[in-house]
Amino acid sequence: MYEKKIPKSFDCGFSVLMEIIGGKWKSYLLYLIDQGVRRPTALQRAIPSASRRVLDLQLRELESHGILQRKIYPELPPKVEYSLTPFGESLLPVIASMDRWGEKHLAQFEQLVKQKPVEPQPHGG
Amino acid sequence: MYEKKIPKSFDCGFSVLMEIIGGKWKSYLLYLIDQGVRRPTALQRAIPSASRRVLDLQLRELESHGILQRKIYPELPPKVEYSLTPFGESLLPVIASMDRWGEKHLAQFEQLVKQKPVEPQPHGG
DNA sequence: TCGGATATGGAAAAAATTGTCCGTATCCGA
DNA sequence: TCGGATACGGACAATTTTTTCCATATCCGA
Repeated sequence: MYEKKIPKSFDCGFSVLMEIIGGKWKSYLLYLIDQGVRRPTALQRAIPSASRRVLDLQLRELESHGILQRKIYPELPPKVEYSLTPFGESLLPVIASMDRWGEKHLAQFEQLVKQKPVEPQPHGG
Repeated sequence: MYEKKIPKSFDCGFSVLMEIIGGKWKSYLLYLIDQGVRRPTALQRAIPSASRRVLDLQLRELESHGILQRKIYPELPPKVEYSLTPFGESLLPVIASMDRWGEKHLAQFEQLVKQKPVEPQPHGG
């Protein structure tokens, strides 16, 4: 893994949450796992635009953060299933509320982004 | 500014929210502005560990996303004040709920992170 | 033996974000 | 004129995140 040069400090709750779900695909992974898509390959097929590597890395991070549990079945070919821990499940309402806000304001946001970004104000008349 | 090579798509509400508050200091800036710290220099003094440059950039992004309003006073030396738009204010409850979750689970998270990350499972009989 | 399924890792490139350093401009006071 | 306050921008470096590419291992079936 990549080793950070600047240590992280979690001085507020927000930074803790962002450390946990900040990765590009993490919230989507949690959503899919909650929907029953549990195996790495299935998750990769469900998110084809993400690289296999990052999905693995982010799943492992979620595991190391106590959000997911990883269960290995001693079969061949190997079988692995991820599931949400109770800690992970406590996260779902927060993610849902984030998602709801975004859904609700999506149209407004897209409109704003489409516009010319800045209309200059008169400056020091 | 840096020009993105891969265009972003906002396929879910979550990604919209993350586009808006994903920057390293954005939520903190919103918090401080809501608390009445409105001027760029004051915000920089309030977040000494962030560089002046990034704070400016993120304030401008928040403005271009319709979250903040920037008001220029035609004085010298120049005076600028940021304030939350109604759109920005609608964001506060979401950020607060994110922060609450983090506060609530901070201790548990720190414990998990302190531990050795992985205890290997037996693998294939 | 070869290619498919499974799961995963290392190394390095690419992309994105954040930080550093220097420069602009204006007025005030020493 | 010089340094301070204000606010801001460009160019580039440093850091972090994500992607790409190549590799391992095992069993099954052709």
